[in-house]
Amino acid sequence: MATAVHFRTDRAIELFHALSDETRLGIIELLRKGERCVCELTDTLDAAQSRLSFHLRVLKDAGIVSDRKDGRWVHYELVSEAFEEIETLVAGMKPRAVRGGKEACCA
Amino acid sequence: MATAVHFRTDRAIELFHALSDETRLGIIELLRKGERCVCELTDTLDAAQSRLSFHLRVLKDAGIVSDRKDGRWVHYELVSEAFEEIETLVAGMKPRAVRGGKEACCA
DNA sequence: TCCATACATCAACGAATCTTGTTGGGAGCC
DNA sequence: GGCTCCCAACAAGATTCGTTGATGTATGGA
Repeated sequence: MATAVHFRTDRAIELFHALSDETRLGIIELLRKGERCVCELTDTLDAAQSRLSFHLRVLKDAGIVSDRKDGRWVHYELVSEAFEEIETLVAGMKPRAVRGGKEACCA
Repeated sequence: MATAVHFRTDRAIELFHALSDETRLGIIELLRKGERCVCELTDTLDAAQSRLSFHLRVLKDAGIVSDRKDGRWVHYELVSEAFEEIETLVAGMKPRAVRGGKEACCA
């Protein structure tokens, strides 16, 4: 039904938007090696702390990363379920094998 | 090497950005049923023609759709290779199974 | 030839996004 | 308590994005 489709659309937009930024892809690439704190991300990516904080929030809101507080440090980590969700979304967008969907107009 | 990584990053940004819009996802959803002309997309999506043209160009530039001219009509179609590319990209972003990537800082 | 259709492109505007600098809160150390 | 460090959140400016309306370019029919 339409609502279900729209829910998935909103979710897809959120996820794909979160992935469509160089800084955020850099964060993900770093986190693939395991949990990291913000200070190491700023060092490695050579980005201002407030900038990193902004992008980490986008990723967190999308459910792509999770954070864990430890003393005065905050560690971020990838959420593998999110990537499975993305893969499912992409798989559902692929063209159907069916050839020759009828020319419904302009014929 | 670094250049290869950056090439992939730019490409990933282009693809994910193309997918992070409601109108464009609507176009993709429609094209899953097969080739369609612009006029049918405008009717079905209830969008202005110039708006559709704009979004179709984004999708085409990203290599997600291809166009075919036929008289005065232009038919658009999904490019399945693009979706395979996206799946490969996402697969390469997933967290590695390796647990305990060493705490490089803040320990 | 003239006109209508199908689509692309352009310019301009508003809205959303990203960056930078600053402020503030919580946690540890003295 | 006072100080420093790590980080989130806010405000303001710059940039990018999407929409709209107008114009341009083929194509085909009368």
